Amino acid sequence: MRVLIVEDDPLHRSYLHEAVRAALPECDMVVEAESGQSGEIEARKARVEHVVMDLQMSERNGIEAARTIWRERPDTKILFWSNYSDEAYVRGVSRIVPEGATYGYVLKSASDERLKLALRSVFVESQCVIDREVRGIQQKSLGNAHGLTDAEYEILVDVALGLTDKAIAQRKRLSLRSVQNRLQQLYEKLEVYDLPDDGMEGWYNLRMRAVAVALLRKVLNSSALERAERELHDRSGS
Amino acid sequence: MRVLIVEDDPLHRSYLHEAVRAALPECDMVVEAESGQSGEIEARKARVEHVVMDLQMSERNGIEAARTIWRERPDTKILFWSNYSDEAYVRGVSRIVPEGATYGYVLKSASDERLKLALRSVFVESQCVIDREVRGIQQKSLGNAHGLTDAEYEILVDVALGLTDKAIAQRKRLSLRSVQNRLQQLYEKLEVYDLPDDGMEGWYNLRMRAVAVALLRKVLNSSALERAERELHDRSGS
DNA sequence: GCAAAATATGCGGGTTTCCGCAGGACAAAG
DNA sequence: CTTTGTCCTGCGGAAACCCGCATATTTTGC
Repeated sequence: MRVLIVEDDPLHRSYLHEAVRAALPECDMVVEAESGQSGEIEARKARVEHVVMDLQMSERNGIEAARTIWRERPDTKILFWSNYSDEAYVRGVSRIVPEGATYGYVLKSASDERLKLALRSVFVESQCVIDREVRGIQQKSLGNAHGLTDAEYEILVDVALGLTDKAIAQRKRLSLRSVQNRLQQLYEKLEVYDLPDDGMEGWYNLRMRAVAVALLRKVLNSSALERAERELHDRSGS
Repeated sequence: MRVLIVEDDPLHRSYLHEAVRAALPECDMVVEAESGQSGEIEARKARVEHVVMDLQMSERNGIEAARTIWRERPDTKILFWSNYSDEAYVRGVSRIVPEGATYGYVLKSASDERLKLALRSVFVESQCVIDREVRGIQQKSLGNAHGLTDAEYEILVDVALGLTDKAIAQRKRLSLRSVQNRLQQLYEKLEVYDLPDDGMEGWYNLRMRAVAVALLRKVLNSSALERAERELHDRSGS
């Protein structure tokens, strides 16, 4: 078995190396990469089918790397190992996981034991392992108490990029009014409507406030924004 | 000499502990805290005057912790040890450092050597040590090529929180038009004006786009936003 | 297959942004 | 004292946003 570790922090990388060695005695080769970029290259070169991947690396982040790896070999087993459980990351991951692929999502705050268990489960047993806390986020984001639909999320991202209603309508092949409808749903779900106290009305620019709330609640994060920005420029050129 | 380490990642924490022991043989006591919250308490309890502080911790971030520590003992020497050199962090730090205080700013990507040198310089020699890269950000943000004035930055934050022009005017004791003036300056400095190609005009909602650009350029980040949000709620209650 | 619910579109208007133009306040330089 | 530069302010209008109301179109559930 060959395992690829993609992680930019040297400390965490060597810790992972250790953990892989300890949890997977049948593993006869461990490759390390320190960025998403080089991770993709190493994966291609060494033909690994087991990857431990950090999200949020400075160069090219884990989600993008995972997507290209999966595009080339959809049967690759990937264990995501991340600091946070931002809804933006969780959503980003589940957006790219191919049909039937096996993967895992473990937080860095988890114990050694949990990490090793996850390594064995995902790589040997081909079983999906999602950290309890991450699972919670997933549930909440789907079971729509405050959870956003995919459609709503898309609009949110476009708004956050700074596009006008008209531009969004054009990009998404919708009428202007439909876009504004979706926006209103967003405003409700994000509870953007003013402060409860006082006669503070009209204090918020709803469009901007919605994005601010999404950022504060980690529904959006800057890495998701960066991805969207790149995508926007690519598409506008094509 | 007593040293307090405030860092939420266990791996980094023990690495720091090691580095402190190695670099400062005269240090006879090392205290660890795993959040800004507990960092403040430990600092008070152990009366340390030397702190190594991580920025961006989940609970209460390093900047806030540093501020309260400095408020109680302005002669405390603090070495900030951070992953990134976002302008938002740099600005946040220089905003809170008291007159004449000694501090340092080292990136986690720096070598062992650099870290140890910084520890000795700041804690023993009482000399400020700012990482080269961070220094660069500082320069750029002050020497205003694209750098924002403090006034502009304030407006930017308020806009990013989702306040309307009117609300900002009231908060800042300015007329509506003045706020809009400052906004226009922002738009220019952030180069928000549309894509160069095509007849793409009116594609951007300037107000939103400005914030998006600021986020992408790390002039703003979510931690700065959180701080501002808390502040907003505090002030509105008083 | 049909009713109900969700989603998409058009219209119209009130409000907010965005910004050019023009004038005042105040400080620094000539 | 005048000039120049910077900052604040008011006015007015075009464009964009927010959103209630009414009408298709599609999806869903039974």
